[in-house]
Amino acid sequence: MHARKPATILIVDDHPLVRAGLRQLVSDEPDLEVCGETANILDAVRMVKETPPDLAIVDISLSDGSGLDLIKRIHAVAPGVRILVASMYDESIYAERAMRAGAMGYLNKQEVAGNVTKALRRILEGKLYLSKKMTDRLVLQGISGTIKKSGGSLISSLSDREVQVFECIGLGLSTAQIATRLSLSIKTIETHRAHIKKKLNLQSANELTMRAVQWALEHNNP
Amino acid sequence: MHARKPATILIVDDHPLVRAGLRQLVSDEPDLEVCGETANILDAVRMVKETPPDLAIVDISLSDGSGLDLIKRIHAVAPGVRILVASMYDESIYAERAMRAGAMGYLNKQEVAGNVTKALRRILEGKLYLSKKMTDRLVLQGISGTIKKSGGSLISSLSDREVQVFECIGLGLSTAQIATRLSLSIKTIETHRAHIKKKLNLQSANELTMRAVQWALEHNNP
DNA sequence: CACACAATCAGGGATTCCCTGATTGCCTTG
DNA sequence: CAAGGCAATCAGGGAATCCCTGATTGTGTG
Repeated sequence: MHARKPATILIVDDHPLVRAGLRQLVSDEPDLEVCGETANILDAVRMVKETPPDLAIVDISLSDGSGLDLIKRIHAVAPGVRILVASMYDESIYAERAMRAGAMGYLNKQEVAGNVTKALRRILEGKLYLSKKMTDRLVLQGISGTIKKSGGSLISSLSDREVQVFECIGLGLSTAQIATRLSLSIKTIETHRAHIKKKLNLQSANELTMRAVQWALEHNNP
Repeated sequence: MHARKPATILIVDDHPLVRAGLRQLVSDEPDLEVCGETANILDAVRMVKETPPDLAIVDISLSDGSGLDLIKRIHAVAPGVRILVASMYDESIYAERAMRAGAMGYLNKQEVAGNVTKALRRILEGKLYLSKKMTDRLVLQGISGTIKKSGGSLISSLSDREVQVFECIGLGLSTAQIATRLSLSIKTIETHRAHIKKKLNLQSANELTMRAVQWALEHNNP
């Protein structure tokens, strides 16, 4: 129809091999073009400021700091730049925070073969890109509809007692130990655990422990 | 034209993007040739058996945690195949185990730009490839002869299998899930858990899970 | 005043934890 | 080479837990 210019894409990833792979995948598409790449968060912000790309692919686990910071800063200096987060880690850990920070998609590097271009095109069209599992998890909590409005996390949906139990789990305490510490029945703690699992969309006791430990580490690191 | 055929290289990595990057870097060199690539450990063993490459690049952190296992199996079915380990983790964790399992080099994906071909050529010449830091450390410990018990952290006192189980615990997997993933009996996983607890001086299953999650987080956020 | 929800607790089957074993095979040491 | 250590595999069995379906009592809220 018309000679459209290709969409410009900036790659931010501290793995040279991953950058090379992304570059090749993108440059294979005639309607997509890599306009720059870097492993450095400062360079990334500078490049976005000088010549804003249509989209930025950001590794959430940059070595020199938090990828989340970069997402927020890109979103601040150039709100028009759409952001796709790439991570080699399980999305359940970072996806929610990435979306809150302003990303429009989360891509797991493990399951990426043909999905990169798919994700890029969806986001360039203004849609979100998430795995089905993650979509279910986030949409159930109304994240996608109220990203701006709700500043809290899933944790904030827990009741006071549930947060208290959650913290104890994060400290490595057993159900019986928590019951003793809070002067409650083991059965009560079990019920609280079940409610927490439900609210956080967790599947098993191990997943609950994992999340609690992660959360505890984040909140005890000044 | 050329009197020599290019050296054949097999790529085993579960990150499609990393595979693409490696493939491009290798195919840029006229004396190197990618003869196959896979993310699957079973495929990898089969491919090595059918048409042994000159060298195999193996990701030590395959999704099911079987990177070390793969090295051992390649070394068993085709001792002539030289192995270069690629990892996104700090080499101090895995390098020693990898070398003992039969690898001839250890490459950190973070600092990889021009080093890939350098490492490949060194190994194809029959030499070892390690970073200077790692070379010093391994030589000091006497890797060539008999490796004594390393006086490092408690983690390093774990056996290969125990580290594998420890990683799975850190991912939030249940005992049964780990047994399935590693194709072992639940009872075996329970024994490994008990040994890990003993070696790390842990008191309960919760403490074990907590430590494993912490360790996993530390080593997944380099 | 209903109605939702937090907070407390129970019963019971499935699962895991944790102890004491065992076997096989490899490596080192005397 | 024989003996011992250790890694890796698995079992039995009782205690503890997980996880499901319930229940009761308050406390707000429309």
